[in-house]
Amino acid sequence: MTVLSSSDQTRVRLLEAAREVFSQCGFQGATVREICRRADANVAAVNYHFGSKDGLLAEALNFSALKALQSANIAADHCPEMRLRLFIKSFMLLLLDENGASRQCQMMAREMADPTPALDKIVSEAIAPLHEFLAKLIREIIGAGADEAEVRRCVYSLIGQCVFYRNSHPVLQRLRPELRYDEQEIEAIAVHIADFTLAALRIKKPAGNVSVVEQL
Amino acid sequence: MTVLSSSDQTRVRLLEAAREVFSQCGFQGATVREICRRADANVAAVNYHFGSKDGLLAEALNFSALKALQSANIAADHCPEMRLRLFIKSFMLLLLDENGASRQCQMMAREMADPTPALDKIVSEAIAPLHEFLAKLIREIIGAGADEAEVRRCVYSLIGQCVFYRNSHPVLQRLRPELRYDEQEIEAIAVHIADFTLAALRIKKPAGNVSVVEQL
DNA sequence: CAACATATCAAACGCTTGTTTGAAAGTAAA
DNA sequence: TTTACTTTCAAACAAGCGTTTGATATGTTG
Repeated sequence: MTVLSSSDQTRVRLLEAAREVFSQCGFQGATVREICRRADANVAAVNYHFGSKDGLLAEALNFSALKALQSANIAADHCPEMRLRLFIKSFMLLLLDENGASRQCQMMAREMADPTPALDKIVSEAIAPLHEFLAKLIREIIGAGADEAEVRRCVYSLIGQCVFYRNSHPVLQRLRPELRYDEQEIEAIAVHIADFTLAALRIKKPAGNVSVVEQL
Repeated sequence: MTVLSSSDQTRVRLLEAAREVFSQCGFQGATVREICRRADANVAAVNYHFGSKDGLLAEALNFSALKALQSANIAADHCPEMRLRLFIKSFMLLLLDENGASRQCQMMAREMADPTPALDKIVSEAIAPLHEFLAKLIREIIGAGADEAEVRRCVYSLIGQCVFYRNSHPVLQRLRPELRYDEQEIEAIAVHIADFTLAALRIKKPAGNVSVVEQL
């Protein structure tokens, strides 16, 4: 068992607080003072431990949850359609879980709209692999002969549907104040996106015909 | 012919510059000084003419283009499916046109991610009507008996696909540096989203069966 | 213990932000 | 021209930002 030194304790508290504030307010909106307040640390602590606000963001970013999701999905012994369903379900849980054990995806979703100094790292280390993973999965569904641009746009259609619920949360909250992202709601959303996407992908298959079995 | 007084000239220059900067940088990122610089006006001009930065945003917002799009669509003498195609095409033009005669939609797209004091107005005057318009159109396509929650999620799927290209532009630019939103690209995107969405909607029809004719 | 490196802290720094001020310039009617 | 009102402007203001500083604790090592 490794023991945390006093400085390490402050570090992890800062990182945790940073993920909280960054995911809620975005990089611009978040202030070093607010992060330090939640971490019960002095204002100077951020620059002492991470050099700068940028450095804190870079270290706060962590794509392990997203990568684990993909690894588990590849390892799963299911047909491509079912693997797409599983991906969407777990991806939406990462994006919408309000208890937020994993705020990393929410931070990423924020970065997408407002570029920050860390966007390059996010794109190359997390988003690009994610897109490739989905492109491969979609290609398994619609057939290997599919046009590259078409596959890419299908990936965009899928991701667009998913991140919409996170990016437009302030809007949706105003449209339907009773909205809560509990487990049932997230499940229902995931099922809808999966049904919607699979139906759209089905007619992209080269043959273009739909078996009755697949529709059930 | 109405003549603009000197003060009116400054007003319109400020509004134009504000739409430019707000749509590019967001409300938080935009600075009064930058807006005034582009409008060739003094820093104090914003507060003199609009009271505050918030007031400038409120007056800069203008939903006429979005409303005109919906009116024209309702008036068009086409089947629901074709009207959906037309909507997507013109909506994507509003969202992606880089020459940006109409930056209003781009401003709205920005507000969705980062709530500002003006979001309530945007939601009630522009977004809510847009969602209702789309819900009605989708109901015409999949049949009146459709579940309300299901229709709503279809609307989200459609809008999510559309705004993705705008909200994630910084990311897509890094993934594919050669990307340009010229007229051909926008047309191709619109066709994809329409095909994708109509295919997904088709299996939501009560009967659940797909005629061969519709697939062509 | 003494000596050293590490970590914390209150305070301040330099800068940018939105906003205000009071004087100057412009405009229009009497 | 005089008067009254509107619009512009340079300058400053107060507040918030990320960051730095130098002193003070804290912990570790010889």
